Amino acid sequence: MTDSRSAETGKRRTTLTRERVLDAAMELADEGGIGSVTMRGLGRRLGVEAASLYNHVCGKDDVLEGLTDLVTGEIDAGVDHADWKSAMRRRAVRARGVFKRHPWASALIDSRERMSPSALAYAESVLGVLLGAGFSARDAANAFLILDSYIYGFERQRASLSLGDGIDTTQSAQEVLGAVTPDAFPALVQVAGEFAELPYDEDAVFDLGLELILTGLGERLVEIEPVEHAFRADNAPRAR
Amino acid sequence: MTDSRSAETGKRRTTLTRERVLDAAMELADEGGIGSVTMRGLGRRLGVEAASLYNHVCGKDDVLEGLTDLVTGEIDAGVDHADWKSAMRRRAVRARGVFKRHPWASALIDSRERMSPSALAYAESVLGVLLGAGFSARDAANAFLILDSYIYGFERQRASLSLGDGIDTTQSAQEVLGAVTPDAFPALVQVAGEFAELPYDEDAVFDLGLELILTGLGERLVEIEPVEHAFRADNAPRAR
DNA sequence: ACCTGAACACCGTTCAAGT
DNA sequence: ACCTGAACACCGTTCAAGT
Repeated sequence: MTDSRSAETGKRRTTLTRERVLDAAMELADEGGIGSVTMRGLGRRLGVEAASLYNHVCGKDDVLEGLTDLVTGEIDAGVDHADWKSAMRRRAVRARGVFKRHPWASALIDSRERMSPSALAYAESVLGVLLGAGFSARDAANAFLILDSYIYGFERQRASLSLGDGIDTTQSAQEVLGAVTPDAFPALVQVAGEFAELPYDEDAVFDLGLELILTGLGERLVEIEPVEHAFRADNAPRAR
Repeated sequence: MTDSRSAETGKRRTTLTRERVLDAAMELADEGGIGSVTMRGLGRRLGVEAASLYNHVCGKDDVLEGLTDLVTGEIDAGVDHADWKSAMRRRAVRARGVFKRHPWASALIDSRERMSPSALAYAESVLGVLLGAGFSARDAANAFLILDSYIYGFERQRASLSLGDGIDTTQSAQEVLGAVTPDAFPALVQVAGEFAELPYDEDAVFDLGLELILTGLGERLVEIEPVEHAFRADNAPRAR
């Protein structure tokens, strides 16, 4: 009652905060893509002039950094001490969940040059699992890089091909069939013909590729480690 | 001599052309990143008003599309009919060469939503090789998607971690060591400590991951195909 | 047919001025 | 301490006017 008339706008009930700015940025990104988070748009949504944001945030780059941080935090959440393969699987699933909720996230993460604070925490928990499973420092780093290349790369590929998420793949296949001169693109026509009938299961393909990599990394591990390590590797943390 | 004084500016010797606009865009991107290709900057480089570009190009999006086309054309060049694994390896090498010449390329390709003309040609040649090697339409599409997720994803990961290309990885590792509180990040410290001494060979890691995937895809192929197909599919031995 | 000049609707960021 | 108003240097794009 004593407060300024906040019922009118529905915003500005309290003073601005870095957190409130980032929340608004998240909403804008979820609604209209990363391109629609602008300082001016952010101000508009918060009922404030764009210039005012600079009291709580260092600039647009800081907003994007904060957004990256929030989103990689969502992926990192909840690391358990299961065997490394299922820990990596769980991580992949969580990442894909985040990309479903925030379709702009993978492009933003990929575009950042320096590691954000929560990216460090993320690396720590992944490397911790791998080292605990018996990977050498070098093999752990390799496995991390190879897995993430695939996990994040798959999402970008999916976005480029406008696959999945309620998109009718049989229809996209038919579009390709229509757009292309058949004798110049025989292989493309054959593949598109296949998918015009039976839809494409992107989740199954993702899992297939993930298992290929996990299996390959696992074989490399038993090649190198002595037997009792290889046995322990799947189940238990070793004392560090 | 009868021409307008072109010696003065060094530009504008001939009338503008879509091709000349795209060449200029390529130069701008190579020099200052994709962010520095703007319509106004393009006009400045070509000695022309930004508005004039609209006589040869449909807008900025068309410029970016043209750039994507040029660059995926470079990757696609020269498909041979070797066995599928070495064809895929060669493709990966060519892609990485392009990313070295044009560091902005992978992000641009990933950001495009619809397939450009040369992306269709690219898909045709890849799928052609895989089908020719005995892959079913479905398995060919899967292999294509999985491989490209890894190939392009690796490049984005490399860029995010500012790995390779003359960057001293032992130094970056030491930076990490300095920036982090050791007992909060034990795994990170252990791994960074390793790489502070022996540098990180990004090419070797890329090849490792690529071989994991190729091997996995190949095993899947022999599982399904009859023996004589499996033999044709790859001239490498199947015994493991 | 091609190019220019000027305009429009947007950006991010700075800074003196208000409260 | 926080916010505003106005300004600056940029964007992409349109369009009448020039040649």
